[in-house]
Amino acid sequence: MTEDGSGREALVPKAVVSRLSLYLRELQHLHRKDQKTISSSKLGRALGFSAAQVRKDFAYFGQFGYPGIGYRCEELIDKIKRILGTDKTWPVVLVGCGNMGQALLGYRGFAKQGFDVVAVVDVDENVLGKAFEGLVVEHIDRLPDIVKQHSLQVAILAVPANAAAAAAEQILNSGITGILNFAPVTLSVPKSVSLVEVDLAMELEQLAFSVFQNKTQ
Amino acid sequence: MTEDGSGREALVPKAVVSRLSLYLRELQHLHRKDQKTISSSKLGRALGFSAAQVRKDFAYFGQFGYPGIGYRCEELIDKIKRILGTDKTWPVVLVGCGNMGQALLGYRGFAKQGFDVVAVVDVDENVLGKAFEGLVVEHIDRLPDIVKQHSLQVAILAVPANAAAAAAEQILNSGITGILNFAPVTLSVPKSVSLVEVDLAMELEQLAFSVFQNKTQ
DNA sequence: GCGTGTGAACACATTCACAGCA
DNA sequence: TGCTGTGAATGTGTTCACACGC
Repeated sequence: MTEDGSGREALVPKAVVSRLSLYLRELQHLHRKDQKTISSSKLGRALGFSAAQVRKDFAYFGQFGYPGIGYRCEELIDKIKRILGTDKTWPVVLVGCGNMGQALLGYRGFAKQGFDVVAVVDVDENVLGKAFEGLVVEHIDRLPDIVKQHSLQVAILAVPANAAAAAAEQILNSGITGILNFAPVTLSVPKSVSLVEVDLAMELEQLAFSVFQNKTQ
Repeated sequence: MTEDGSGREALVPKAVVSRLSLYLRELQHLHRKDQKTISSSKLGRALGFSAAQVRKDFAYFGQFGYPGIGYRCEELIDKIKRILGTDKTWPVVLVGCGNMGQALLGYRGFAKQGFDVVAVVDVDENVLGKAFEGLVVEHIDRLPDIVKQHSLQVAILAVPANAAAAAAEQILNSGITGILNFAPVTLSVPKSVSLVEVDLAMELEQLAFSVFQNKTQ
């Protein structure tokens, strides 16, 4: 990681960070197939980026490659994980245990990338006290305790739209500093709290537009 | 919609299209609260964009606003829907009826934004023939028939990573022209096919990075 | 006055092209 | 020769600032 001498990280374009996740996914795929090294041009081709883009992206963080050889997969995986902060496991709390929440609980992909759901909260009598994937659903009022107990920083919000604002309020009050929001509403959070939004209907809209546009050239 | 006289749509930046979905969501929210008009500055503030950004975004598609007044919510909703192509309902097929697939089936938000899941396919004996949310799971080999029958253009791919490539292949062969991919693998599709990727683990990585960075200023 | 639409200025991101190293 | 790292050039997206209409 590069420091600029002022004691703070050089700021990294958001676009670079999202590509970092894609590189990581692809590199892990290559590593499983026992590939030792990869060039920027091949990695770029696999993901649909230019070779220059790949090299520039990594250059934000230092010198990762070997001229004439390329990048060593395993080494690069470690470096990207360290940059993203996922070289250590992140404990997370799931807020909302309906349809979407239960599906997320069953999704094994989180664990593989270094995230561990350690608690589930809700307000619905129908799920409170029940166990899903080995976790007993607790009341959302217990959130501050849970956050302290596990030193949590991140919550996944998966409640219906009409419950989202209230749930978000409780999350913010519990000391959480990052929210992954699946509810289709715009949350307003202080600048000190990070927010990533995933709206499934919006993604479909984007796709519809793209299909639509493709059809009319 | 603007035509540039050459018979093809002026091309719209991807960033604009994704904000269009956000505007739509916010405008529908305002409309439900019976608000008739909104200014670019207020709409921008609600979503975290500048007023100029909002106006420029709409300007790509024509003149939507009224000087001194702002934009009429209901009218703007209709126009955005027409641009996105969601003024008519899109029938879609769900490929994969495991954890994630079942959650998506139960998610009511799709219908609200103009998407209707009309068929579900899988390969797993354990779900084939069973009904979820009123839909009987059919074998993926029936995809070409199903696509023809419903004139489908869009598929939602929600299978495990190791099954994704094969399923994608079958989707492409069925005549589908748009895929919403939830599997954490990079799919390669011809240019004529639109692709939107949603990788939940990647979203958490983005959040982790942001939290991480926020903490160290 | 308020608020849109838009050219011009600016900031940011991507690609080019090449020096330098294995 | 093959491939990285990087300044320079290009391209794209965002903000500014103001003319015009209500």
